[in-house]
Amino acid sequence: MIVIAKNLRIKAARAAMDMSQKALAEAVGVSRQTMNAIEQGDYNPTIKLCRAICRVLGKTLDELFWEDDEHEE
Amino acid sequence: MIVIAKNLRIKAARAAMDMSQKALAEAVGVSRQTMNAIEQGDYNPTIKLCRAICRVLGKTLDELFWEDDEHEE
DNA sequence: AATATCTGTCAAGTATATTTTACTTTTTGC
DNA sequence: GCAAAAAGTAAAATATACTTGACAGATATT
Repeated sequence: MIVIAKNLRIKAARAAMDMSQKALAEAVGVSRQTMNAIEQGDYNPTIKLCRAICRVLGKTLDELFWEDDEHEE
Repeated sequence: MIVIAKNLRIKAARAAMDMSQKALAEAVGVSRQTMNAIEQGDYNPTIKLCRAICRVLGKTLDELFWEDDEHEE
């Protein structure tokens, strides 16, 4: 099951721009399921994908991906 | 060949702590070759690995991994 | 110059991120 | 309440991150 921690910061930033998971996924060049899995904390994206998400949402890596899921494994 | 861009910031932070690639790799729980490849820009690490590197080197994601290699592909 | 450590690189294998298809459940607007 | 869009989830296939082992060139240090 590999729980990491939900990324509510992405969800919030997405809501602030009125974007659906699908819209964000397309803007970022990834499947909708992948975006969903990332928000759900189901697996770790690559830094390249994280950067793309940050760019679209107008946030930095620290704002979206720094230490909220440190109880990994 | 997939060139992304060397990550000289990791190299510098590592030098500042007088750590070899091997030492950093071990501290971070990854192979020496993987650390080398990341510094060489040979592939994109996962965000989990990036966080581990940041923790060991006392830097944030933005400091080490934000936009230096945006000419990807 | 000799030895040791550090770095760059390659090939073959393993682990896991990501895709695609598809189905169910929630949310939202009318 | 109904319909449509949005969100959560799963299995099988593919792409790629990461490992292991091994070797060569570079950089000390003596």
